[in-house]
This record gives sequence, C-alpha cells and structure tokens, in this order.
Amino acid sequence: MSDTPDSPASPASDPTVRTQTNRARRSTGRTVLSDVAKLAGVSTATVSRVYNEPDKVSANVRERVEHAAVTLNWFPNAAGRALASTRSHIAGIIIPTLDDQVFASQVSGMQAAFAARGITLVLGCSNYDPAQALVQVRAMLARGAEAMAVVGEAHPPELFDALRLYRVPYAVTYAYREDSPHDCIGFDNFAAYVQMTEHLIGLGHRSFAVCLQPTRDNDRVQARVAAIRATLERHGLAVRPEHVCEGESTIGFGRRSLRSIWQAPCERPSAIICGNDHIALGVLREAEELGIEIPGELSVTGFDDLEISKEIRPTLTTMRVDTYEIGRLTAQHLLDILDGKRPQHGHEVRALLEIRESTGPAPNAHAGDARLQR
Amino acid sequence: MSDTPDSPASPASDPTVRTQTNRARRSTGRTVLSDVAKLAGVSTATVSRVYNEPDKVSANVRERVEHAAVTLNWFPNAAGRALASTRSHIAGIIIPTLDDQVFASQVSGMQAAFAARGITLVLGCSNYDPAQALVQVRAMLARGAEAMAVVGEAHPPELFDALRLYRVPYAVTYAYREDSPHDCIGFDNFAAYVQMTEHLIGLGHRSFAVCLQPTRDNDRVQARVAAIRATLERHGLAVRPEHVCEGESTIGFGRRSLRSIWQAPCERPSAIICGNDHIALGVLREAEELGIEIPGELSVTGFDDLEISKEIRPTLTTMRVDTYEIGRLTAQHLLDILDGKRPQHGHEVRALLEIRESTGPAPNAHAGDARLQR
DNA sequence: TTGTATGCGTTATCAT
DNA sequence: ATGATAACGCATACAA
Repeated sequence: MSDTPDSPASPASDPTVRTQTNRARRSTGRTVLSDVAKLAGVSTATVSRVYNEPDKVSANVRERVEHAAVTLNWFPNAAGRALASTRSHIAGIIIPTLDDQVFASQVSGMQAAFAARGITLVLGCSNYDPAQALVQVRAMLARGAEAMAVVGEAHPPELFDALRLYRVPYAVTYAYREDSPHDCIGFDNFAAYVQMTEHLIGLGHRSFAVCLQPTRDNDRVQARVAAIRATLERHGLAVRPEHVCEGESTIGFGRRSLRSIWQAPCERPSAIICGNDHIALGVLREAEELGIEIPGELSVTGFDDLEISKEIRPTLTTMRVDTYEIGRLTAQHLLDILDGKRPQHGHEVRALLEIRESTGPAPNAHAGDARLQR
Repeated sequence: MSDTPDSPASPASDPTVRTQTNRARRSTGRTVLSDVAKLAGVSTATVSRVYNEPDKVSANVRERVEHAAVTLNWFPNAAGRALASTRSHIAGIIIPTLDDQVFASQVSGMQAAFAARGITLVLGCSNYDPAQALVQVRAMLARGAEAMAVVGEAHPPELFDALRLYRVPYAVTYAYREDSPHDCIGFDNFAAYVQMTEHLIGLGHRSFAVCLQPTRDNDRVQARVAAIRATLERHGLAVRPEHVCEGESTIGFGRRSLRSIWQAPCERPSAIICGNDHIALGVLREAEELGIEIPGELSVTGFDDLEISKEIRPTLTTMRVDTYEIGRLTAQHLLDILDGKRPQHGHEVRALLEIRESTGPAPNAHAGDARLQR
C-alpha cells in the first residue's frame, strides 16, 4: 500500500490491456479482477473463488492469486459484487438523531456485530420526521439494503409496506411490545414508566408533574405518558394540565419547566417525572436555584442513566437500558433471518430502576404509604 | 407504496418476461428499469435519462415514464448505477467512536450536507485503533467511496497512501494545522491549549496538573499536551510527573485523578487542565467530596463545553468548538473537490474559550500576576 | 428528442 | 479443481 502513485502497482497503469472492443471504453483505470487473473495466470472465475469459496481452490493456485492481488493492490469492487451476486452486504438503520447518546450507542452495537460478518451498516437520521424516515428507507432499499432497523414504530405505513414489498427483513428497535406486528428489540416503555410511577406512589406521592420531550411522532414517549396516566388513574389520580410540560430534550427545558410549574396558581406537585435525564438534570438545577429541597420537598426522576446522573448532588433516580446491547441484539436478529433461521418475535431487554437520592417519601405522606417504599 | 405483496405492482410479478436466453437466469424478481421502459413504451435509455438528464426528455414522455415507475414501484438499483456510471454516490467517514458527542455531531453535519446532494455517508468507527481505521478505509474504497474524511492524522501511512493511490479526495477533520500535508477542517488543538494555559498563567497559577484521555494514536490529545508543556516552559514551568494523569475519558477517571494528585507527596497544584469536560466534571465532583474549594484553592478547566458544564456549580471554564459545523464544512469541501473546484487547503474553525466559575486567581498569586487576568 | 448496443466488475452456471 | 462465458441493472456513446 506504500507504492507511489506512479509505481508499477498503480491501478491506473496500462489501462489499455483491457481494451477489447472497437467501441470507446469508459475505463475507470482501476485494477480489476481480470488483471489479477492475468497476472496469476488463472481465469477470472478462479480469482473470484479464492475470495468467496476458498476451499474449492487448491492451495497452490490460491497463493498465486493472493500474491497477484497484493501486488496489484486489488480488492473486489462492491458494486460489481452486488450486481453479480444480488447481495449488497449492506444493512441500514434509521434513527431519530445522533445527538442522543442512546441512539449513537445502539448504532455502535449494530455496526460492530454487522462488521464481524462483513456487512456495512448505513446510517440514516430522520430528525424525528416521518417523511424523512420514509425517504431514508427508500434510499436504503435502492442501495440494496439486505436488512433494516428503524427506531420505534411511529412511521408511515408506506415505510413498512416498502420493507415488506421488497421482502427486506427488518426490526423495530428501542421499543418492545409483545403484541407488536413487527419484530422488535428493545424494552417496554409503558412497563418502565409504570414501574417508575409506582415507585413514587409507593413513596406516598399523590401530586405529580411530568416533563417530557415532544410526543409527536414518538411512540416511545407516547407510551411513557400513557403509562404515567394509567398508573395514576388506577390510584384515582391525574396530572393537572398546568403540570404537564412538553419540550426539547435539554437541561434548559427542564429548568424552564420547573419554574413554570412552581409558579402555576395551583397546588404544587410533590414529584416530577421527566422523560429523560437531561430534562431531570435541569429540574434538579433549577430546584437548587429556587431553593427547593430535594427530595424533601420534591422528588425527581429521569430516564437513561447518564454517567453524570450518579455524580451530581443529589444523585438522580432514573432507569438504565443497555442500548449498545439493543444494537447488538438487533444485528444478531437480522443476521439470523438472513441465515434462514426463524428467530423469535424479538428480544426484550430490561429497563433497570436506579433508585437514588432525588426521590424520597412525599412531604405529607401517611406512615402507611411511606412504608410501601422499596 | 401501499400495494399488498401480491398486487399487480409487486416487483416479484411475472419475472419470466425478462427471460431472453436459453441459459438459466439468476433473476432477482425485482422490478428493473427495463420493466418501466416496457410499460411506458420507451427505451431503457429514455428511462435512464428521465432520472439523470430530465431536460433531455420531453415533458410528455417524462410523465409517462414517471407514472410507469410509480406504478411498478421502481427505483434505480444503486449497484447498477454505480457500475455503469462509475460513480457510487457514496462518501465515507472514519471516526474514533460514536460514544463521544463531538464526533457524533460531526457525522450529523456531514450527513446532512451530503444527503442534500444525493450522497450517502457511510460511517466507520476505528475505536482509536489505527489498524481498524485502515481496514475501514479499505472497505470504503471497495465500496467505491468517492470522498473520505478521517478524524485526525495519526493514522498508518498506508491509509493515506491508499487514498492517494485511488485518487479519492479526502480530508482530515477535527485537527487543523497550517502546515499539514493533508486538507484539514477543524481547529488548532495546540493553539487552543496554549490559550487555555495562558489563561491560567495570567491568573497567577504556577503549579499545574493535567488529566488527559489516552495520548496514544491520538494526535489531537498529543498536540494538547505539547501545547501545555511548551507554554509552561516559556514561563520556566513544568508539570511534575506525579501531576500527569492519563486515562479514560470519564467522570470516574477525573475523580480518581484528583484523589491521586491530592495524595501525591509533593506540592499540590493550584490548577488542573483536563483533556475534556467529562474528566473536568469528575475533578469538580471529587473536589466537592474532598472539600477543596473551587476556584479558591484549585482552578479547573475542561474542553468541549457540554450542555451540563454551564449548569453545574461551579460552572466549568472550558472551550467550545462547533463540531456540527466541522462536519458540514468537511462535506462542502469534499463536494467542491468532486465538482472540480480547487478549494483551499482546508478550513479552520475557532475554539472559543468560555471563562466561568471554575477558574480564578491562584491562591498565592502576586498582585502583578493576578492583573494579567483577562 | 429518442433508440440501439455495449460495457461497468463481479459472480454463477455449465463444461471440462 | 479450473476455465469459458453469460448474466446482474443501469448509463452512455453513437446512430437515427
């Protein structure tokens, strides 16, 4: 690989040797398989076999071919392979954004698992826009993606239609539902927020606020809201409209939310359930600013368990999901399908509740309620 | 796109119509360009033109073709296009890891800019391993990448040789040096840490510690260390070996580092320069734990300006770089080259010093020194 | 403006 | 075990 551009090994050297017709050629000047075949004194079929079915080639010939390939600095052209074999060795994943660590690590997990099998993972970001997700999926189908993963199931029906029409195995990630029509790998967002809500109810809390990222086109967040509402309802409780904040997933939004909740002309909540740790971190910071004692006066919960969440004071009660593992499992699931295995409906990974300092007994909790604390 | 799998529009319908030879065909059962041509009653060349040179086709014919394509649910196969046009419409980027937000946002920026031009960005992670980076680059060349970006220049010479050999335009990102042999888009790591060090020296600090991520195979971090050493040296100062910590880029490492520095049997530093905000956050947290007053007793600096860094108490003095913009500029630079323009050597983006609460005058600073503070 | 014919680099089929 | 050659799906030079 250290040849200078004009060395004999340059792929641009002597392109005329391949000119065979009287018609003008569109030569790329790159080393191609037939060059290797010629140098090794074998047929093109044999060169191909050396890389795809090594066992079917004698050791002697194989060595000669490999040597020729190294000499000429040749490696197979992916487009040619894809066309001839009708296998692209490409898989795709559509995530909302790379700005969120949970999706980034999921991509890492998938990429590592696919790379081990010689499959290139192509990434697309929808920016939480269903239309963009559809465009991305179509682009990946055009690229011949052999398998696809999409985060969540809040996508246009055309997206899944296209996947089915072209018989591309796919999986919905991050979310998991037993009764999903799709294969899915992730956790149960509803169950997770039921658990979180029950934790607070067990601590005696009866007045809640929620601060969430945008629910639109986001089935995961919608499931979380639904879980909170359903759980409270089962206890005869509900969140006041003034205590529901929806906005961007930032510390700043968390801070603004707490301020507005605290200024609302109604009874203040004793607990705030946040859509993720960023928002919760903002709530904690603003509480410090406003002199609100945590958890004495107010309990706060997040989701994702960022590294910082166990380091700040008070430490944040939150839930942890292994998103890298979600990515790894998703790739494995899709590989299994490509291998002709018929794997399960999907995989459920656990969301773990990490109870820390930011949640505690409700200020006016009855002794009986407080004892429910785990 | 809403056709059921067995609708007339299914690409699997009637594959026999394309069988023309007595030889066995390896039909993929997918709708191809010639199907569209037949339905529209035109030649394959015309269909191709509709998508590649629309102006050269009459509106009437164009409409018929587009209608046929929609009816048959066809879109061009990327491998076929790549092979025939010797253009892959693929660009690649190699980053160390997606776990670091700065690289993730750089990828976002590149992807957005490339997508606007119909180019798919393929991502590879080296995990800070030069060998993996080389493998990734070769894989992308095999995929026919038309342009490449790599983070930093600490890569095997074979990597850049391969890029040059195949005449693939490339850029080194995140780092910028006037005298770099490569096109580069980023900031000057050396200059940034000179500025940071001077800031502390201006505050009267004379005894320093540094906590950095691994320097091996990382030219950006190496430049930062060199900058710190050179700047101190210019003032007749140096960092004691006991005050140099190198480790993972985590809050935990920052905490452990401060503890070991504080326990070292020598004069304690009055300032700690960290390789990034994560590490600095750890130092801040451990300082609180150890009862070290910041910045009264100890000044701390980070790098990256995470959202949390201006929210924690004390707020963190750090430097900010627009990494999304680095990605956008990189894509633009590479597109310019592909367009035949001969752009500059690269682009330098600014690293902005954000002076906050975590840095202040050195405990025993002379009045004269302290006045150097900006 | 449109059609014809051929090649892009590889793999797969068949024959040896 | 190896070779000859026809696809794979599309784009393009050239003819009309």
